[in-house]
Amino acid sequence: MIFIKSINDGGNRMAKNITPKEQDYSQWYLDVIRVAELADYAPVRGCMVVRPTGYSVWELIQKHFDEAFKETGHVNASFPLLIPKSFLEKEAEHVEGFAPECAVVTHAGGEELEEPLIIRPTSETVIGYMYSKWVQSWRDLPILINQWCNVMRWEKRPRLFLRTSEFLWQEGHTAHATKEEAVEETLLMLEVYRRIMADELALPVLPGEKTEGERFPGADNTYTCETMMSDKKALQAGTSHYLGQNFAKAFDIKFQNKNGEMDFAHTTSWGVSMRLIGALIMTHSDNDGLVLPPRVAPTKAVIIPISTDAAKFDEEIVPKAKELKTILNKTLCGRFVQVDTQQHLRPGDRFFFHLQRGVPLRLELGEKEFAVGKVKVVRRDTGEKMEITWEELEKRIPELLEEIQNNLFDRALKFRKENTYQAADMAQFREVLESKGGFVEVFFDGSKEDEKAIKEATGATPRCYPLEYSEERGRCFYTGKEGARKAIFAKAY
RNA sequence: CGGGAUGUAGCGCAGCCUGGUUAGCGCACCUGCUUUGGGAGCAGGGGGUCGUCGGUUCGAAUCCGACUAUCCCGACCA
Repeated sequence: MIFIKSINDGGNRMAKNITPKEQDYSQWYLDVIRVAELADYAPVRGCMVVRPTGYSVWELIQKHFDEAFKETGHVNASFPLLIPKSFLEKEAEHVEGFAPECAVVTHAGGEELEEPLIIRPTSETVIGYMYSKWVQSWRDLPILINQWCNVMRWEKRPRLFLRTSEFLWQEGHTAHATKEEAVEETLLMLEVYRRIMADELALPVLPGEKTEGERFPGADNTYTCETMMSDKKALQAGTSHYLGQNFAKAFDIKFQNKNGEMDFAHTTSWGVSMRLIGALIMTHSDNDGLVLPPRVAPTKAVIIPISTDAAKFDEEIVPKAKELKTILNKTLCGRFVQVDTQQHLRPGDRFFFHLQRGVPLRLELGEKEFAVGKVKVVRRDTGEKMEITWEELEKRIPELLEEIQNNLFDRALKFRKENTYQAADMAQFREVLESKGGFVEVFFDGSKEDEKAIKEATGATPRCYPLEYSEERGRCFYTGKEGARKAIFAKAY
């Protein structure tokens, strides 16, 4: 008789508290969030509670972006949660875009308010109002401000991390003297996003320009970082907008230029949100639970002391584990290594516990290893096991974390490439989408109405005109017009 | 907001059709013992106003209505 090991788990049993991806992707996503204790539902529809583990991931994400914002000359500030309703109405497209999803405060202090207040869905308007007070001369520009805050958009169909009514994000708002400078800022921040997502979150994103139909309400141009989830659907991971003079005109942000003439400022805004946590989950995780890239993992390695002998456990193995933890934490510059001393749980229970929570490395320190001065190290991403001496740990652990980080990125990039196809006309386009899914590269020169028609016919939307193809031109797959730019279409979250 | 489904212990479910003692099961949890290298075994135990409100009835988890929440498919979005 031949025993065949399960194909996808190296012979190990699969988690029984998680629905396999292949069976029900949405349920799998929710199961991962539940078992990894990232978030929970709040009593108010569409709102979520971010649990400590999820929030720790968010803090690391924040840290990476915040540093990059500061490196590029931005400073943080805080603007109010409540915005006068009239502010939102000053920019025609903006109000049209956001009005349907705004929550409005009508009563306060036991009385009806004279003017209803909007709970910010985004802060272009209040910030524009403030900028108009702060800007008189070209010398006052540029203004480069970011804020980390919560916003509220009353969503019809909420989904944890991806689309909740309240979410945490970051919104950068800048004002510049010239269009060139503002466009440069828009693209600079897009590149910052791409870099952080790639280097820190191991998300291979496709930076590009949004089509007219996908543009931010009130923007002249919107840029995006699009990324592919492991179900081949696209997720917009971050956006950067060139707002032209639209908000400057609506809020009277004007200044005297070098020639003594009055001019309106050019503004930008850019944001990434907690949705990135959803992106991390759907890009890297597997049927056993969460998989986190080391650079955004609150716990990068866990040391598991093992012994059947309680005295030995307490007196020899745990102290050694704590010693290794201290050394490694020093090496990793943070509190990234933990010791799991739950002796009442058997080793297997503890392995599984950390496996499900996405800890990148597991270090087993049992009597066997203790005797020879080694630990057994197991990678979360590949399941690979190795033995490392205590002396080598300080060097090898950071290396391994780096390898895992790179492997996750490479794996995701490979997946995206393998699931990206080309189509020359509508027939091919449909055929590819229906038989394969994923991203479809096409030349596209259609209108907003064409985008809508394509969506109705196929469910796919234009994700962006990737910057890397900005020079390429061809025949539009939909209208047949020549000179169309290369775009990516996909079904999206 | 349209279409569909579901709310019974932390999680997953049975019971409902055909109302009737103290509402069950698996996992998780607590105590004890035995265990311990990819989800342990035995024994004992705790935990539920059966989503909410109202109706029908002598009696409702069960029948009826409204509301609410969650999930799936659409339209909308970071």
